[in-house]
Amino acid sequence: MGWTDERVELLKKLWQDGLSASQIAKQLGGVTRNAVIGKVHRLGLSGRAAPSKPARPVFKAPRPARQAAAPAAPRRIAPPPLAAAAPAPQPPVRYVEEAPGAATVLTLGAHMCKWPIGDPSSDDFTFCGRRASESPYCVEHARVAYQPAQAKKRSGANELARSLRRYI
DNA sequence: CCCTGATTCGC
DNA sequence: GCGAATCAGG
Repeated sequence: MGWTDERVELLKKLWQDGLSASQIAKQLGGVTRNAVIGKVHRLGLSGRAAPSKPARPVFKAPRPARQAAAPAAPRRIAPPPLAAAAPAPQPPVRYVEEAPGAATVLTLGAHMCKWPIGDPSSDDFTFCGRRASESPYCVEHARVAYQPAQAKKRSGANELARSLRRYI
C-alpha cells in the first residue's frame, strides 16, 4: 500500500495524538512501524508534544555502516568534529546520603571494599567502601565472598550463602 | 524479551 | 520516496 493523502493525513493525526509508531502502523494496516517512522521523518514531524526525553543532545557515535553487497564509493568522508564541540561538562555534584564509608563508583578508591550495595542498575548504587587491605573487600565481605563450595548442610545458611555469592 | 524512536542506505 | 535492518535506550 502506498501513502495516499488520506493515509498520510491519518498518520499525521495519530502521530500528533501521541500514538506510537507501531500503534499507528497497526491502525493503518499494510505498513510496518518502520514505514511509519520513516514517513514521519520524511514529513519532518519527528518531534512531538510530550517527548519526555532529551530527544536531541544525546550524542551517538556513527555506527559502522552495515555492510551489504556493493562496496561502492564512500559517501561520507569527513568524520564529524566531535572533540571540540562538547561544552565543558560541569560535574553535577550530587549528594548521596549513604551509610558512613559508602562509596559511589566515582569515589571508590584503591583500598576500599568493593562489595556492591543495592541495585547496580539504580543510580543510588554504592559500594561498601570500608578499609580493604589485601582483597578487594573488607574483612567481613571477604569472608562471605571467598566462601568455598562447602556450605551445603544448613539449609538456611546455604540459601544465604548462595544468594550472596551471586554478586561476586 | 518486550517495547520506543532514530538512522542509514539499497532499492 | 520508501522501508528493512539496525541501532540505542526504557
